[in-house]
Amino acid sequence: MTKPTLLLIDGNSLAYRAFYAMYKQLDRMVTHDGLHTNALVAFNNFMDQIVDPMSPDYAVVAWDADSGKSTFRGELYSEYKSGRAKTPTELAEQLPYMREMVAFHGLRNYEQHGLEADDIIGTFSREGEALGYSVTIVTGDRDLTQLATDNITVNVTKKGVTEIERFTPEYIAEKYNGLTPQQIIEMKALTGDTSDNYPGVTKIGEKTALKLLAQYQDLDHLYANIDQMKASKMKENLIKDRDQAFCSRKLATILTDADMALPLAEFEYRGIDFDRLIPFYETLDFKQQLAKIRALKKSGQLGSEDQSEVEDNLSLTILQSNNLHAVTELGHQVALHIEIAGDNYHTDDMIGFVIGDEQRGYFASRDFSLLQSPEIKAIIESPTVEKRVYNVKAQRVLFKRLDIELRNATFDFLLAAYLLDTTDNNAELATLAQKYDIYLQLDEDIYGKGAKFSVPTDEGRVLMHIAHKADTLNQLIEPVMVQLKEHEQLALYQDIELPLASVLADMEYTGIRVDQNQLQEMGESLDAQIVDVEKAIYEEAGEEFNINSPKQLGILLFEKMGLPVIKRTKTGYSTAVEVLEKLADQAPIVAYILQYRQLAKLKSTYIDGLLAVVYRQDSKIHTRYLQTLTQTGRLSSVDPNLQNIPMRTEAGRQIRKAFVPSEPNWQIFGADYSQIELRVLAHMTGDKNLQRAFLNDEDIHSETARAVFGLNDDAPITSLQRRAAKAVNFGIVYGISDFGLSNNLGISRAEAKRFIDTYFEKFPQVHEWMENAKTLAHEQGYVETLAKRRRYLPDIHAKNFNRRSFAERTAMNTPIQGSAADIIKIAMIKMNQVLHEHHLQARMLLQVHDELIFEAPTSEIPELEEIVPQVMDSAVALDVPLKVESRHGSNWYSAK
DNA sequence: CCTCTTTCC
DNA sequence: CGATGGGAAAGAGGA
Repeated sequence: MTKPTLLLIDGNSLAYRAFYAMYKQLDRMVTHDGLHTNALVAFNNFMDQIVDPMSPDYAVVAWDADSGKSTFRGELYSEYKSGRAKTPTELAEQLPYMREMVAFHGLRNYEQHGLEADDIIGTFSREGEALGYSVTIVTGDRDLTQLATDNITVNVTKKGVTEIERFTPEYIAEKYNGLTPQQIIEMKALTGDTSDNYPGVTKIGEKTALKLLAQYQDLDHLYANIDQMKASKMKENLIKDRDQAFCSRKLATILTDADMALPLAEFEYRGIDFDRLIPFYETLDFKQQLAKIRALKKSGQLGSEDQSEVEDNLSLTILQSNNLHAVTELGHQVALHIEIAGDNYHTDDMIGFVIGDEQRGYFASRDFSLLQSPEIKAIIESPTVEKRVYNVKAQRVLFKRLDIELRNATFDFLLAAYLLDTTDNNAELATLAQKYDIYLQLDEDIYGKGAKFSVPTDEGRVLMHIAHKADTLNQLIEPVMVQLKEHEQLALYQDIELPLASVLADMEYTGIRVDQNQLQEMGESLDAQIVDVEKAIYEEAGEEFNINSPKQLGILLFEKMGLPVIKRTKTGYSTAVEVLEKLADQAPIVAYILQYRQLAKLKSTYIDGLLAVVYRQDSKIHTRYLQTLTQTGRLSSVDPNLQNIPMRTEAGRQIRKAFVPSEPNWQIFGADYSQIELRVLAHMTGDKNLQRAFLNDEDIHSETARAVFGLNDDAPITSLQRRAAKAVNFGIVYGISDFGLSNNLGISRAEAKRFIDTYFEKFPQVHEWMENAKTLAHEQGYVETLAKRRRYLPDIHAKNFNRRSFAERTAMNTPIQGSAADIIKIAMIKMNQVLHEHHLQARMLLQVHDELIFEAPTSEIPELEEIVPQVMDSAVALDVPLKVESRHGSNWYSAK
């Protein structure tokens, strides 16, 4: 029979710890009513992680009844705890809620006039020990370690409130040179306590005190034998401060025999009271906690008495996996999900799958051979049964891996959520579903994360988890579709993003072949060059150092070599290219460093990086396009990023030679939009001058140069003027500032401002549109693209100039960049259809924002040169033409 | 995990 | 007064 357990918590001390543990978040953690919650959140974590799992038999949270003044210590020593800073108001306002929290977690609060929390704990701990309990004390104050015995453990919080140091008598002896818990008091008497403001003995700190106590055990023996102590400054101090020491000892002694108003028996631990805790969490805006509770309830992990409190008490029907017939009974709308172990659906293991609907239940299994049964396969491949999924692109690839084609997926919660609000993108289902008041457990709660990821041995738990996911999808479709309709985004969703997801899945699954030998050879050549440059750098530097470390490099260049500091970063000197280029003529090492940087980048990111992700079975790279990440509607590409393969420098561009067709006698074919963003700008602004330039197929940078520099139609344009005009055009698209442009062109701000003013004079509707974009963002809180893609800009209202300015530039740039993204997405969907209709073998492989890359039989190249630009420039009808250029060759290098 | 740097459109 | 161009991914170093 185990001993009953008693938990004693030092409320005041933990409240302080909690407050300062989350002090940085103070301003962010405020409820809708303006109550700070940082300490409450930390305190609740403590309850969650320490108290609830411990589930003691008795528990008390002790609080100071009033300041130390009214206790015996205040009477004994008038300065006791004086000079202590007042409790910050932000903490004080949280204390009453903390007591409620304690109560709702099933613990009793206790305070008593004339006693500090320490004394309450001291007395109860002895009382508990006498009753044969196993006592656990939790505090942030080391003084309480004096209470430790074989039956009383004192836990002192380390950093935060959930990490703890356990003080047992053995641990104290080990840590403090053989000290007993009782001697902690003697130590405090000698050293004093600055926070409680009592003195101890002059010049005696922990080390000296430990030495003295090892010799004399306590104050009484010390002073009894002080005459034999050989003369020293310390001895003088001990004699001088004798009264102080004894007084401090009384102050440091925690009462263990105070008269308590209530006996321990009154403090039975009652467990969490969900009826009161849930509304309490609601008033505190504890969304995560509420989500957790609901998830636990749903998965039936709380006791049955708790279950009744669940408003949406859901019991999922899990169909037996040996009953395939049940699947055929499912309706014409089913939720479908394959669960995988990780992010990379091309390579990661599949954990289980589920298919089902709300009426008939969910068929979940870990046996993937069942998916090959005609019953299930027919549903997935059916063009009439509607499938509801989370991340249709991933699901489509997963089914492809199983040789099954996912058809007619009409609802993708991930895509829909992204269109509704780009800011909470790419989150997992559980997180996104919370917005709709649907709560399920995070994957992390089931599988753990990082190195600890593992599939639970309890198969039922896994199947229940994935069944909940499917059920969530069935519940979400209605409210989500309503919102899309309200946003007028049904067309964007149904005609662009949803079909695009399948196109992307096919591109990713097809992959692009890379010539590994070629990469290998380039790598060896790079290595040789790197070694040479390294040598040159060390020679110039006169020492060896880590060139890859901006910190070490900065010290060398700007301290040891004394080069002028051009720019600083938050943490030190900037060594970025633009800085090094300005320094290049001052020391030969600088040029070497620039060269080293380029070579090192090519080697690590592009040679080693790409080789590491070549899929062994087919010698191809299968990137993943993130369709729900960017704030503008562009795609991004990961594992690896195939949207930043070098192009600008010849050495880097060589990398593209390793991207080759996957079939003999095929070629790489590429097509890109020419100046799509400026054309979109001309269309959206309606600016007649800008539109005319494109309608006449003029060189846009030259036209801008004419406008900005006031040149005649036939006047010659210098390359410098054209370069400046190009920078202006870029600046316009990005939301220009005279500062940015002056930096970019190395001209004065005044001059840059003249360029911009002149530009806006010549293209007045561009100016008008820019101003209007900012106004719109201000009034409605968001901006839109041509296809009604939406981006919210909360910072447009910011008081902070920087944040507001960013939001304003974003308001101007997002409609342009985002509309260009809309256009190429539409083109990609049409492209897939057209390639199919023309019975071409050509395959679309990559998208790089304004460019599409294909592989095709050489014989199809002439037809592609016709079809591809035609499909791309007719993707949408703008007031200006879209222009497409194409190239082809035996690899990506020669197709550009 | 964050900072710095480089790569792309 | 003074901040000051849009959107991304990845590797290396260092806390």
